[in-house]
Amino acid sequence: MEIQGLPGRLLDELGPAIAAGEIPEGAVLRSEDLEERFGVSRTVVREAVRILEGMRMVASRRRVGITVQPKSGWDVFDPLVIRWRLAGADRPAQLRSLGSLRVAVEPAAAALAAVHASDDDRRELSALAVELTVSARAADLATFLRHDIAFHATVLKASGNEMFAHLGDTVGAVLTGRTEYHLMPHQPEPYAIRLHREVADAICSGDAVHAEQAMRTIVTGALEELNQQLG
Amino acid sequence: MEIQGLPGRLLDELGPAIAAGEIPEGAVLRSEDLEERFGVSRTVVREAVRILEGMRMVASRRRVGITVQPKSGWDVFDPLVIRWRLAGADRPAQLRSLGSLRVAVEPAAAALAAVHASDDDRRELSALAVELTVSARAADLATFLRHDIAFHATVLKASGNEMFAHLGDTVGAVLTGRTEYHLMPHQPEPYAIRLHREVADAICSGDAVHAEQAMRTIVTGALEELNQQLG
DNA sequence: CACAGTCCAAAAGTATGACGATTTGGTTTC
DNA sequence: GAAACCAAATCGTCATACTTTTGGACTGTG
Repeated sequence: MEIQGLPGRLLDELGPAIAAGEIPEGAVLRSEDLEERFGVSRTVVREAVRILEGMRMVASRRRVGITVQPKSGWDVFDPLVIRWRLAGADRPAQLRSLGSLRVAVEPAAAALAAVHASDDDRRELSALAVELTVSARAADLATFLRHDIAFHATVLKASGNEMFAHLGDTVGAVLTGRTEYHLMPHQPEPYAIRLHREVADAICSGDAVHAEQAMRTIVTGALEELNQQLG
Repeated sequence: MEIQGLPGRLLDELGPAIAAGEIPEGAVLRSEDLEERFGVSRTVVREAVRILEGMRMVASRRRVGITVQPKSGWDVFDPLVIRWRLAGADRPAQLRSLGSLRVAVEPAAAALAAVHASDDDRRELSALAVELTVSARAADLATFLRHDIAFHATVLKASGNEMFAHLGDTVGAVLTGRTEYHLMPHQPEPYAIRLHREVADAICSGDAVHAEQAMRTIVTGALEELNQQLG
């Protein structure tokens, strides 16, 4: 997942700093400064900058330097950008954006999954729904989170749409971020758990309408809760 | 939009070739070969490869080389990846994926736009709906396409959700690709045009339910038509 | 024959010096 | 005051040398 080597280390410094606004839009960096500041060679700086450029977070111009681009141009779907924004000052906005995206995508994915899921997918969903119930009842938030992430990722994958499938990690990041955010709220609501079972059952029995509906209830509920938390 | 310089040129060669499967999954490239083949220096090859690595299309390992990663890992939301796939053998699959994504996202965006759109957004939507009607009636497919793209991009932007907004270009690519694909079908259907006006009107009057519904009709219609075309 | 440990060479990773290209901003000139 | 010009700054590219990792061959042993 990570970019490796020295350029990766540079990215881990620059990316979050830019995402958090510590290095603000319009700021100009110079390669040579970066070389000194991080004690690496031009090669390394250039490659790291190239990657940031690929994410449209910076642009490099002769005689000018490396300028931080406006947020509106960033590749907001890039997993690294999402992670960096979730880690910094943009966290609330990022969670809101992702919440809306979930509301749009996950019900559709559930409906598709009811039609396209493989037998393995269906089995896994059933199993996860059960484990979800167990860990919720045991108030074991850590494993609950793990299963919750797996559940949603599996639905997205089972939809058969590669683009939906790729949102699995992103949704995972949201759930993790959310859990950290309201600092482990107590026990997951029994109603939400029941809805997850409903989704699993509906997908297993090929009931697209019901799967979509139940999933929509889950994600809109999550979004409302989020908006409440964030004020 | 483009990556510039020699690395950009390299990308324009390698990216499409990988996306089209000409360089298949698992294939191994060596930096030195690429240097010779394209007549560029190490620096340039490395930076281009770094960018591809950022898109998760290749992975570079010591003593092994640069290996093409399985498609399932690619950053399928990266605009360049989308463009490359649309240009090559993956075009049908890519259009289908994007079609489903549109069905999920655009109705939600329309609903949000009805609530959050600025006055400017609403004005622009009205204007675009009119121009859409005009160019459709004149059977001017080129300008129709332009306005259609602008219309959908504006709705996405007006939703106030940055992630939705960023799908504007992507949707534009779909519409362009679709138009090229069935080779300019004849005249756009009057019913679809009317739906666009309905979306605009609903957003202008703040009617989220109606906006969502009309938009859903548009995109599901487009998806069905697409599936019909692709068999 | 099977297995484990050792060693080597191949390839990417990093560093560095030199030069080229381009943009900017000031300076000169008319 | 405006236009043309020049010079400095900075990225872009190249060539080269050195470092690090690691896959696989080789070797020896049980």
